[in-house]
Amino acid sequence: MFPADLPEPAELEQRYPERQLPAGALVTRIGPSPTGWLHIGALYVAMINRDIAHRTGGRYLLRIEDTDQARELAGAVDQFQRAFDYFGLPADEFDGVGDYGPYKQSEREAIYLTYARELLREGKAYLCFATEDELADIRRRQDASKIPPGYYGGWAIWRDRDDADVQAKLDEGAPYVIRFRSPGEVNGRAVFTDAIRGRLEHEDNRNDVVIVKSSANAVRLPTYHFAHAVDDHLMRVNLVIRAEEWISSVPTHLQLFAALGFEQPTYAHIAPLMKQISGGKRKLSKRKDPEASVDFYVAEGYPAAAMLYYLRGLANGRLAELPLAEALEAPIELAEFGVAGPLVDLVKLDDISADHIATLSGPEILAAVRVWAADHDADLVPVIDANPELALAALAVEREGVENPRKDLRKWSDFRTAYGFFFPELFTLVTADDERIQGVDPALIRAFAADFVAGYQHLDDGQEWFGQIRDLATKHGFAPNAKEYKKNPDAYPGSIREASQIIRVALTGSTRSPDLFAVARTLGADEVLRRVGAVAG
RNA sequence: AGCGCGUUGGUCUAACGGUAGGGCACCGGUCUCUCAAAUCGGUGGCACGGGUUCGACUCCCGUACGCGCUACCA
Repeated sequence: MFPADLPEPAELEQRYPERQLPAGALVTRIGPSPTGWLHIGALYVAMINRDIAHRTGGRYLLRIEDTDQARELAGAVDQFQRAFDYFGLPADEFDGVGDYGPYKQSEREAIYLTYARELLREGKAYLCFATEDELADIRRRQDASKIPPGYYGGWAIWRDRDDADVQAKLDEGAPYVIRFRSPGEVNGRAVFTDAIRGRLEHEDNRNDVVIVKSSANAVRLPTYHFAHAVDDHLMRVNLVIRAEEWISSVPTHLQLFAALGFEQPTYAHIAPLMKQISGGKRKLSKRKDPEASVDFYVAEGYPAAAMLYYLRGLANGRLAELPLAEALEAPIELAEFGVAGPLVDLVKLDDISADHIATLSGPEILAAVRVWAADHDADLVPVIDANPELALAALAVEREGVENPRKDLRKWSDFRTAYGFFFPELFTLVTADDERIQGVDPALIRAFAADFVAGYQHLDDGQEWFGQIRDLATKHGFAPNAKEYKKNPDAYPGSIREASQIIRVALTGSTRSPDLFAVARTLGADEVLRRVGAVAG
């Protein structure tokens, strides 16, 4: 039933001794399951765990909880690594690094079996040969008579079987699971303390939960509950921060820790991240919501600092009131957690992110965009690489030397739409009948543009430069300002506003753009003439 | 169904049992060649019902609603 060379618990206790850490040091962990891409909630919990461990002089571990081999997704572990790297949240110990490994549950089979065998020896666990059909039948009968469901008491058909029955099944090679013999009573209550919520009371666990999955599997793996007890004890984790959906299983965990003779960790259950839906909110779903995946934020190009700042603000409201740099340094306090699940608000994230990017210099932004584009917009890379000076000049427009820099970049993927027009390779010339120049007769547009080209002076004073448009507008009959035009709309083809739009669309291909003079200076005289010339026809 | 967790404007959050305040969003003004920004102002909230109290967002009970757990998923 067990390998001959299985270690004894005492040997494991020796191999994974208590950590030598300063008093009050907290050892925490994140245990993502590679059954899907990393969830934004996992990133949130990872950040919290890491922050608290490091602030107290403890350790933060990354443990891959791959005990559900049927649902495992290839490549998920690598994606975890990339995601944690992107957000600057590396673990102190993880697969291959650290004295308390392996940090992959699928490689800890012997460790789990050691403790399972021990519980078996002590009569605190037993072999269960119940088939799927039998379990379904038990469930059906319980449902029918409105009895609380579960494998317990008289329903636990293998709980108190004769050794002979067990041996017979073993002899015929029937697969079995190992179940915990729960000491819980039917109407028992469990009371425990949560570091965030205080005293919690819950129906006690009475189920003889499975602790080791079917012997028919190639690798004998534990269920979450058993792995949690064994791993967190052996890895000397003393603070378990996890999502609140685990509150219901704390009684089970407490029983397991007690049966194994382990000291129980402190629990802190945090509220899950939610998503707004019409008429309410629900937990972010990995399958339905793209923004549930960390990949979404990486692909969109949200700066890591902005994400972390946003997430910290959700964890502790106080941190949302602090400036970014300060909030990133300030400690996250368990006592300050809200208990209701906050909504992930992409609009708020955008705002934070735009504010943050506005504090960056052009070269910093360009470097980040370049890194982002390499993975997510390959066509943009050669364009940037061919014109680094132009890229920097474009980013400098209304950003450098001004009091309030433009906030037109919320994420790196915005660069193409906001600044792409500066690059001739990404710009499509505009013609006079373009729908973006609305309300003005194409013939007039052509004449206006032609005049502009004919007399263009690449002046370096903003007022003087714009004076060219002003003069031309007057010459072609445009009203000097919007007010005049509004007063007497039939007398003019438009106002200075409409006239400016001709040049704006010609130069930028958009009705909205940064300051025209700055754009023109950045583009250079030749390019300005080429673009306006195209409108002239 | 049972058990648990929760509920302050649209959203994130403050407020010894004593005038419900701020951020984002939204709306409007200013600025202006457009947009963004900036700045000024505005709309909007204690889920409901009882109880305790001189006084309840706050404490207690109930109801409703939301979320979760009741797996050889985590």
